[in-house]
Amino acid sequence: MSPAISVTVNGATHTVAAGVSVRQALDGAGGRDVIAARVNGKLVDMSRPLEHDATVEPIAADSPAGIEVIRHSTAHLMAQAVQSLFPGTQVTIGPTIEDGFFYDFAPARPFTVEDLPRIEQKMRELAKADLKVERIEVARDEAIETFERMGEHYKVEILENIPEERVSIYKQGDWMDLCRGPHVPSTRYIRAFKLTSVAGAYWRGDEHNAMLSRIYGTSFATKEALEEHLQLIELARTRDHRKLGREMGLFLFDPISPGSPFFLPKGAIIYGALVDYMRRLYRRYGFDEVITPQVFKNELWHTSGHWENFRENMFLTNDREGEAGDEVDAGSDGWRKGYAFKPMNCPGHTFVYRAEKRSYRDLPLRIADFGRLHRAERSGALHGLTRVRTMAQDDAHVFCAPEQVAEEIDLNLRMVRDVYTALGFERLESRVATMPEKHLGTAETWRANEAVLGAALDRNGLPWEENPGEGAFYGPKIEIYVPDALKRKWQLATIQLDYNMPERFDLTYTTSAGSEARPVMIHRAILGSLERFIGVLIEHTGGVLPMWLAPEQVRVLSLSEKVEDYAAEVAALIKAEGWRASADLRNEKLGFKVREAELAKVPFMVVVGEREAAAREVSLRLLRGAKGQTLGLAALLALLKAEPVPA
RNA sequence: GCCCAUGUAGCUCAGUCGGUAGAGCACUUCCUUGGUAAGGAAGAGGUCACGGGUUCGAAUCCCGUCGUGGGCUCCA
Repeated sequence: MSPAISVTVNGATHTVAAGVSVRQALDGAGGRDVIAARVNGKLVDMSRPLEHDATVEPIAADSPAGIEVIRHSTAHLMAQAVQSLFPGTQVTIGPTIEDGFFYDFAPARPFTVEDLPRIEQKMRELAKADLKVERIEVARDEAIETFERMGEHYKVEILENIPEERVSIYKQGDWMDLCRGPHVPSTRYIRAFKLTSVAGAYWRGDEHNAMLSRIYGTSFATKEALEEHLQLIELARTRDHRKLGREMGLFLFDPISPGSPFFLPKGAIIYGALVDYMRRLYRRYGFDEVITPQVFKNELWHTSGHWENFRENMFLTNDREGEAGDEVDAGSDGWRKGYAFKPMNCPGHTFVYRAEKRSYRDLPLRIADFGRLHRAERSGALHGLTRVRTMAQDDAHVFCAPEQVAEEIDLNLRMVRDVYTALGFERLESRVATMPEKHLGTAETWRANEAVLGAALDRNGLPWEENPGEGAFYGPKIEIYVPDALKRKWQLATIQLDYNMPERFDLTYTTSAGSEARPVMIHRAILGSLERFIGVLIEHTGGVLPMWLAPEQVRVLSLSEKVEDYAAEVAALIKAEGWRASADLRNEKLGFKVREAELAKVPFMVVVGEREAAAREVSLRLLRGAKGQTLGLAALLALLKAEPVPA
């Protein structure tokens, strides 16, 4: 006779015998689609026996926690299918991720997309077989022996790094995997899944390790939810900035300079409008813009630490094969060698600082620069405008006294707020990136500075997480992230604290007491890189940009050749008021011209026919909005003028 | 850089078993003067990414290079 324990389910407490399973304890509470439970706050399987008093919460298949469990179980199901179809394949890890799961395998040959339908088919069979999913607890040593015998060397390596003495193994049919769980009670609960892609991935994410074969997939509680998700992805594809950029004639890429956008006239307008906007903010916030060189002698990069820490990302000038380009002598062309394109503006800005003997009265000194940067990004990293080899940031460096740091960070966080609110980004995520492996300075200084950045985010009411080891080599960073159409998150704004660069360039200022002191450098960008920002902005807006950023703000559409003169006159009038306007006088039907203007995402379409010409009026059509409103020319100009522009 | 996929007209894509290229849109010209997302006709446009190889013959098969896409890694 087992001792009795009390179990609380949905607020009601019952007494049951110790050792009853979670399923029995729940006794049907929460409906038929319960796949796991939370016992005293911990997720467990339905079959787990209860030994002590507990509060048991049912987890429904379609709850967030339930979907996680299903995805994890789907990853297992996939691994089972893969190992049955491709004997000799080793399993490694298979976690859930946002929107799905993946599993990394060590197969005899890498998987290709052609393998996916077969694997999916096998998975459906296994799901239909309704295999019971069993949890078995074993001693770690025993588990190591078992997986060793099975030839699962990666699992053995994982086990060897697990501190616990006892581990859990999940079994379904004749297949098993080391796993913390929990899982669905049986494979039949896995009913709406799809394998989406294959990819290479390094074991433990380290490129020195073996390349594994990763299969991505997703899984939902119901077929409807899966369908909805797949449709959302399709929709997101239509907002891809690379597609829209081509359709809207904003920019192009050419193999002649990989990863380097050509901004076409329309794209350059967006670019310029953003720069103009930042310049207005600079005047308000007390930044001074400078223009600095593009290439510098390597000496600069040695002093700054870039040579040691960033050289692999730099374009070096060197016309001789196989040389590092570090020597500034050698031959008649020697003067040309030993330079590098700047990947950052900061070292150059120390020379602006040093232009004068500085005193505390000069601080904070805020130096802004839209200079073009070049970074030798690895070929596989390139991605449209969001990952490029040449870019300009709305970059600035604040040189300040140590006691001014908090105030200056606050000022820049306020700018971040201003800009992102003005541009309609409401959901920002913040992180503090901490000391990387390659770094300058001591760990103590790093920790102190990381704390300063965290405190600043707290002060400004921005929730944040730590991003371990991701700081710049010279100091920790505040990173602001914004998601793109496919929910990939891109780092845009950044605020970085740097005590190293001033040291290395021996920057000083005279204090009020007359002594010499070392200034602190704050590196920061609000938009980040203009290129990436424009990419994310296009996806965020689906190409429908606010009036002040629209490359073409107004297009006058003539109905027929009879009103050509009037249409041209209206367009000229609008242009004279300073708007970016054009007239479509082509010999085409109105419907055709409207369609083209819609595709070009022109916010204001001004239609003129014989009726309008006679009355000296226009018929207005707004992008994706109202149409057919007739108004006089003065009223039209007033309406345009009322369009919002950020301060 | 690594894994997988991929590269045919400006764009989106067909092209069977290897027999030296096709469509739609865009472009040019003509007809049409049309009222809010595609009017009609004709024409022009391609060293099938590049370099090798196999073959009587390669857009097609093989190898390499470059680019692109999805990931890994890296980062604004």
